Amino acid sequence: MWMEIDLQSEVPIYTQLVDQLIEGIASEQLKPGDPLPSVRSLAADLGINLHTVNKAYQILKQDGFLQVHRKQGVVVQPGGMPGVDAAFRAKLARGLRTLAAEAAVRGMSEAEFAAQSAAVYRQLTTKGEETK
Amino acid sequence: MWMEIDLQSEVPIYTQLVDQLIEGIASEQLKPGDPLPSVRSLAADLGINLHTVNKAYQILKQDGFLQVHRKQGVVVQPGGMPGVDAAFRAKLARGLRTLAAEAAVRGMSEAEFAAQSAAVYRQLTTKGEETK
DNA sequence: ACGTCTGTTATACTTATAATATAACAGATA
DNA sequence: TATCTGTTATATTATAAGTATAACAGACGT
Repeated sequence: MWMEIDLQSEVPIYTQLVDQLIEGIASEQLKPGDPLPSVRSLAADLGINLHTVNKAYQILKQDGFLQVHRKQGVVVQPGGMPGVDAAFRAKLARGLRTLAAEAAVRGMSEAEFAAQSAAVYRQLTTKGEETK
Repeated sequence: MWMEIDLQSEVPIYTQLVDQLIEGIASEQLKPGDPLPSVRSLAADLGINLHTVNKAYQILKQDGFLQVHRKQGVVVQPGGMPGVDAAFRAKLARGLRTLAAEAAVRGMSEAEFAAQSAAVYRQLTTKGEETK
């Protein structure tokens, strides 16, 4: 598997899994309908517990990014990803506010901050492409 | 005091304090040299423990946003705020990546994401102004 | 000098979360 | 029948968050 976990990080393992899977979908390394490794095999690959993987899958399933077929295991949501709802707008605004505040205090301009945001977005969504 | 704490939130109280104080500096509600309430009085005002406030102050002192004079208590850093160093760039990139990934998956465009970033920054830095 | 405020440190306790360790169950597959 | 899947349950350990007291040294005003 292409995932990497930092056991020394202060951010919980299941959160790292959730973030990396969402980034995988954003970069189209994971496409709608793609199968994901079973909770047991992924846990074994990463050297962590089954339940830690399961917790990440549950969160992504709850948010509508994954589906479970009881047949071929877990699959990336095939029928359209969830859109930009009020809950996400609030989550986004809260996260951006914290980052923007420290950026402003440290002397980073609004233009720089917006440019950095765009740069990160672009780098993320063009990760799986080789030819230009 | 103008601070508000959500005891039901999943984000730690001391983190809420750190974030709000940085936002206060960014919005110029807190200016360099301004005195901050003592750990005991602020804890009493918010109905929380002395050590929780102290932990927030320690973090901000460590990062160079606050100063302690052993005289008039804690004060907003008077001699210039810390700039944009490598550590902050890494922290910013990591935070933006998580937000940008989910935004992209949910169908928000790069332009929208950048615009939202700029909007949050602007709203934050123009909070203490009334006349235009 | 005295009392009071300041930040700071130390200790102990409770609570909640993260993570692990087993175990078992029901459905699907070969 | 085996073996895989997700799911659920229970128990345990480890760590972080928050609280509760207590004490100390420096600075201040009286």
